[in-house]
Parts: sequence; C-alpha cells; structure tokens
Amino acid sequence: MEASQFQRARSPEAKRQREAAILEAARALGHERGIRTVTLTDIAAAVAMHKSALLRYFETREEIFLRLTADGWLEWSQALTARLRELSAPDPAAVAHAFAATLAARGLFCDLLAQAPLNLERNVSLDAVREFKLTTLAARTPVNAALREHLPGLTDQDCVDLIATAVALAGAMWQIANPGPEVAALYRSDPRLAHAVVDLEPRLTRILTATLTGLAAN
Amino acid sequence: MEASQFQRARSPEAKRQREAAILEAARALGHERGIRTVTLTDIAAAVAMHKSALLRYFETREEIFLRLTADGWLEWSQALTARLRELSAPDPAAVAHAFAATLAARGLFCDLLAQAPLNLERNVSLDAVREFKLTTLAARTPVNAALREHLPGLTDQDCVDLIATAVALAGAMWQIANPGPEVAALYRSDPRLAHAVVDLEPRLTRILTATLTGLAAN
DNA sequence: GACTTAGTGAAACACCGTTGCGCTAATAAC
DNA sequence: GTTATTAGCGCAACGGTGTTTCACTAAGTC
Repeated sequence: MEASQFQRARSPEAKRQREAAILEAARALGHERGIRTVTLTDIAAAVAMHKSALLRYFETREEIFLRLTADGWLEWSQALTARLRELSAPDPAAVAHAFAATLAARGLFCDLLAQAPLNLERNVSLDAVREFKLTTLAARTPVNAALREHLPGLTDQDCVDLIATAVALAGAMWQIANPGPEVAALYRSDPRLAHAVVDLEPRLTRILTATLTGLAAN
Repeated sequence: MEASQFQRARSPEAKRQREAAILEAARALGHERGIRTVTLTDIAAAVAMHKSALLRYFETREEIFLRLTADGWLEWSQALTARLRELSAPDPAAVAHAFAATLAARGLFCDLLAQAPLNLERNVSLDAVREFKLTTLAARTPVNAALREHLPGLTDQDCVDLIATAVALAGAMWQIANPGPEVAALYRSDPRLAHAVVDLEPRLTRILTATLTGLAAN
C-alpha cells in the first residue's frame, strides 16, 4: 500500500506489480469500509499515486471492482469446492452450510456480489464484461461438478440454480445484515424493528437447506 | 408531469399534490430507464421545478426512492395476498408462481428492491429508515397470514424466510435478467455466454418452488 | 551524454447532490 | 383595493465525484 521501489513502471512485470498493488489497496479499503464508500482518490492515496494514474491501469473505477469480483469468484470457488469434497455421506444440510459458511466468511465478496450486476456492468467495456462472465462461469464449473458428485440426484440445472440462488441471496442479505452503526443501533433500540436484525450465516443455511432438499425431492 | 395550476404550493393539499407529482415523475423515469440513471435534475425537469425545490419536499434524493420502495411494498403485498387467497388446494408450486409472477411483473419494484438496502439506507434520516422498515413489516404481515392459512404446515419463521428470499432473489436476479441493450447483445452474440441470459419469472418460480417444498417437508 | 518514449502528476472538466439566498407570488390585514 | 407579511421557489455557488488533457520528466536506447 506504500510507494513502490520504482517511480515509473515500464517493464511488464513492474506494471503487473502496480496493477496488483492497486487491486490490493482497493480490496483493503473495501474490506474495512464497504465498497460503496471507496473512491478513486482513496485508492490513489493508498498506493501513493495520483488518481488519474489509476485510470491508465483500469479503464474506469467500476473495472477495478469488477476485477476484484472476478478474483473473489475464483477464490470462493476453490474454498467451497474443497469443502464439498470433504463431505462424506450425501447431506443436503451440510452442503447448504458449506455454501453459507464460505459466503458469510467473505464479507467483501458479498459486498461486491451485490453491486456487480447493479453498478459494475455499466460504465465498463464489453470486453471486460465478457471476460468477467467467462471467469464466473469458470468459477462455477468445479462447484457444479462437486455438487453433482456429492448429490447425484441433482440435475445440472439444479446446480446452476442453486449457485445462482446462493450468490444472489448472499449479496442481497449481506447488505441487510450489515447496516451502518447508527442504523444498527436504531434496529436494536426499537422492539418493532427486531425483525430487521439478521444473522447472515444461519439464515443462509436455513434457506439453502430448504432449497436444496426441495430440488433433491423433485 | 407538466407544470401545476399554481406556481407555489402553500396549502397542505397543494403540497401533497406536488409531493405526489414528484413521486410519480420519479416512478415514471425509473420505470423507463432504471432507477440508477434517474437524477434530481431529471425529476425536476419532469415536474417543471428546479432541483433545489425538490429537496424541500424530500430530505435527500435517496428519500424519494425510499418512499417509492415503501409504496411498492404495499402495492405488491396487496396483489400477492389477493392471488394467494384465490388459490384453493394447498399447492407449493402455485404459491411459488404467485410470488414469481407478481414480482416479475413489477420491474421498477425489483429495481428498487435491489438498491434499497444498498443505497437507500445511507444518506437518509433515521426517522425515514424507521418508517420504511415499519412499512415493509406492515406489507409483509398480510402475506404472511395468507401463506400460513394456505399452507398450514409452515411456521412463522418459514414464512418470514420465504418472503425475504423471494424479495432478495427478485432484486438481485432482475438486475441480471435486465442488462443494458449492448450487454444483452453481447450475451446473445457469444454462445459461451448463453448462461448469462436468464428469464426472471420461470427461474424465480423454479427456485421458490424448491425452497417452499423444502420448508414444507421439514 | 544526447535522444526518444512513455508513465506520471497537476489541473481542468462535466456532472452529481446539496445549501444559502434574494425574489416574488400568494395570502392576510386593514 | 391597497398594503404588509410570509414562505415557496429559482438561481447560483459549493464540495465532491469520476474522467480527460497535457506538459513534464524519469527511464531506457543508441
């Protein structure tokens, strides 16, 4: 997050190093304050560059976060696939819990998921959109395979739907489960608002368990 | 959307009329271009006022859309409750389809739902947040009652989870199902991106049917 | 050591939501 | 019917976005 050794990146390796530093700074800032509040000026300050220089590495602000989202997909896919392969006996509830736990543990990813379709596919080149979609497809593939292997009763469409559901719910519900401090205090102060306080992981587990058993029963 | 009869609203009725005109203009603009792209200047032009004048009726831009969202909840609740009451024999698939159909038919509401937790609960007074949450609670109550009446096997928590799931999925998936024209063309042009083309209503129906049968089976 | 080239910072730009401030339309007082 | 008061409104300015332009100069090349 501090200045690099070199003042100007000319070699391809140096450029990749700078690009990685920018992504890492954006990730760190997004993690501690939420994506929405992270500005180009903030990222630029974190990597000791001017914000205009960032846009020589990424076409637009949204593209930075789209890259972060794609990376998040791949990382989450690895973690989830590994967990699914550890399961022994076929157990929909365990599968649902694996989805919920891996997602709930990745707050930044959930934050990004919620904003990806909303903000990120606009103001981004079509090439970037294509690459992003292909990356998410590649990330879903091993999860899909592990699912079908563990629960042979599921069709391919079932697996596609399950992953889409888990990701959509994680994005949407993470936002609700993580309000700002004042709003959280408000929810706790008024008993009528108790329903607004939600705990992400158990709720996701509950819902996904139901969805999965429903799919398996069909 | 054109100018009012009076130039200045002084009586309470005239003020409410102006407020309604602002909301209606925001709704119309959001419906045809998506909430994200609707600016205060746009709304002001539609009601033939200056944008600064809008902020005498609503504390902030987000508050306008929060009001629209709350109205959407009440309207959807009515429509869904009526449809649920029309169902005769207990049928989870029919219930799921009622959810999916009423949501898919309300694109603006889905759009608002996706942005409500994300953007709207920030930059809005705590009073507005409280009122919004209470309104959504009031909107959920009759749906909850109709659900339990039609499918007695469901617990209260089941109904709460089902409504939360339906709403979260509708918001998130509507965004994916309705990309901009260029992105939609991209999806259609590349066979590897065929999975990115989704049809909201059948997909929601499928998923919610599974979730509901899973909940009922538990 | 001079030359070229390409990464960078500074500043300007367009646009956003928001605020402060006169003006004057709409009402009330006489 | 005239005048005084009040308050809704347009205008212009402000601070803050993301983005673009351009002169500068560091880093490689001969």
